[in-house]
Amino acid sequence: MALRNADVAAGFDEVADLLEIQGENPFRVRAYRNAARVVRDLPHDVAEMVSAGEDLTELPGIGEDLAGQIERFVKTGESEVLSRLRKKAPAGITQLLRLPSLGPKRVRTLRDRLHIRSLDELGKAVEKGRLVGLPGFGPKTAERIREALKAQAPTAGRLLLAVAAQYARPLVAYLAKAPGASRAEVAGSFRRFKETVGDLDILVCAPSGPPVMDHLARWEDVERVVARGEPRATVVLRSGLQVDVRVVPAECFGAALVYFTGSKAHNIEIRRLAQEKGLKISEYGVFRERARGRETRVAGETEESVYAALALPFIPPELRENLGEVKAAAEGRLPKRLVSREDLRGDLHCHTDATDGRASLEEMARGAEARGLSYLAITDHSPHLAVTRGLTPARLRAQRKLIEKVQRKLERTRLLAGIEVDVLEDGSLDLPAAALRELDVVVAAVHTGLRLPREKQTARILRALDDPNVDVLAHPTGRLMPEREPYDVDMERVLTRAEEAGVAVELNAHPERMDLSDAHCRMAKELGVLVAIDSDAHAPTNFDNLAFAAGQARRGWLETGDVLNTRPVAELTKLFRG
DNA sequence: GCCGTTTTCGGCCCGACTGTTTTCAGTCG
Repeated sequence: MALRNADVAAGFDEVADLLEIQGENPFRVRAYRNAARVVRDLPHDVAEMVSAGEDLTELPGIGEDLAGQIERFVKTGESEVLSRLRKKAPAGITQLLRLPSLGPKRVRTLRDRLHIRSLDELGKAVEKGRLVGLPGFGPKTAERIREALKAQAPTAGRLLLAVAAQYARPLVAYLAKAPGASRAEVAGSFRRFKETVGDLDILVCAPSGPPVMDHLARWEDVERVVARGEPRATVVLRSGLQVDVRVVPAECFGAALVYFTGSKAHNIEIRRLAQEKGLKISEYGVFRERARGRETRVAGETEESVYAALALPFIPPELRENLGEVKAAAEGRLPKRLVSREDLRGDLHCHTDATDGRASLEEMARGAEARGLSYLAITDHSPHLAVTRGLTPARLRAQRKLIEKVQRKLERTRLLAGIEVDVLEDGSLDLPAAALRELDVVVAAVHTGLRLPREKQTARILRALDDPNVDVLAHPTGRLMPEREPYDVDMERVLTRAEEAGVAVELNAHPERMDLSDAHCRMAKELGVLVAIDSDAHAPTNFDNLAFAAGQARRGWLETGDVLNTRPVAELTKLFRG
């Protein structure tokens, strides 16, 4: 059983945790953390890269030593560094780091003074009041730990982007009206359109902090204030979502926006670049060192000015992951025009109440028209998905009549007749070819047999791609966040075959799916596969999710030309026929 | 542990807040 990228990443993260608790060189710790991140975000299987003999030292932050470690890790299933560290450290001690106020130093104190090795033992020690009086532990710290242990993370997970947006938008609108505020922006992973966000980072432009913080504390959703200073505060909303608010004056706003948008890895990279140029970047601006410790400010009012000070063009937030964007910017190789929601002319995947949708065909069509979509494919389920009352060929023909009838009532949106046809376990399709040939669009999807072994799952999907009637492969990895992992499939082979067969792959905008991932979008682009950004709407409001999917596509470096449904409908039907 | 048209050794991003201090360490982002 092959080791996955996530396994390797988790191993290196644990190495970093254990080294940190030991008090190792922090830069060595950082090297392992960086390696974990790089491997986790890799679009290819690192195990396959190893067996193909690829040079892992090409990866950023991976040198001779780590490349060798990765190689042995995936071949033997074991990291010798990790095994060695685990022998010295009790299992479970890294769990302690997840608690607030506990970092490596205090965890070490707990281990050395009280021989605490697990959350359980920590809990007992806290209840007996044994923490207070240890160096670095006072009553407040002990109490915070006690509360965190009691709460044990019912809401500690990350929120889906679309869910976080429901909390972020009203709050940011409210903060923009704080006394003295001229604008407010959500930064952080939310602004980078990450598929999930852990907390909200909100930046408010105002001359003075305290009036804004008073205003914040009065927001109806605020449950408690965790920390509060002049320019910075942290609150927890009733939903459990943590919100960090930072107030900055106008001349710093750009620098603060860069800093608060992150990612952390991107910030470290641009600060390193700044150092090379004799500059220093902080959330207050870009500074040039002068004699006798004095410094002059050279940029900061806008994000553009910060990047310009580094001789870089503006880097869109969605690209700021330190996955090559800084180098690409320096060399003028950034994507010219990343795709946006406004570029999407149509949608090729939605459902109606004929199967599991919650709205009629006419309501769906009007919903699409109201949102400016110039075409919409009606793609209900096929018979195999019995729970949805999937369409038989006869019902499919009847739906065709209904489409023609509704079409006559529409002014600006062209309806396409389609189907989301099930890919059966042997890779054949759930409807006869004759029925599929009559349709404008055939979207193929796996809904059952999710646990097939990798080889069978891959072969099954490849066979479906070879069917000449298939136009789009829907939600290609089948994941549902947070509970269902993607099925085990070789995406590189799937995407390669999709390119050969002229089939587009879907980026499904359902908030729990967001399937393709950003890394797979980038892989699709490299392999020359068109991506269809589809809503999979089951109700008219679901069309609004397209904006989040467009954000994910930008994270995958996709430009307008890389996306199938940026094309006008005439061009599209030509592509399908061909 | 990584990395290099100023370096193969000596650096490695930067600042705020809290709680613990009695001038600052640890944590966090």
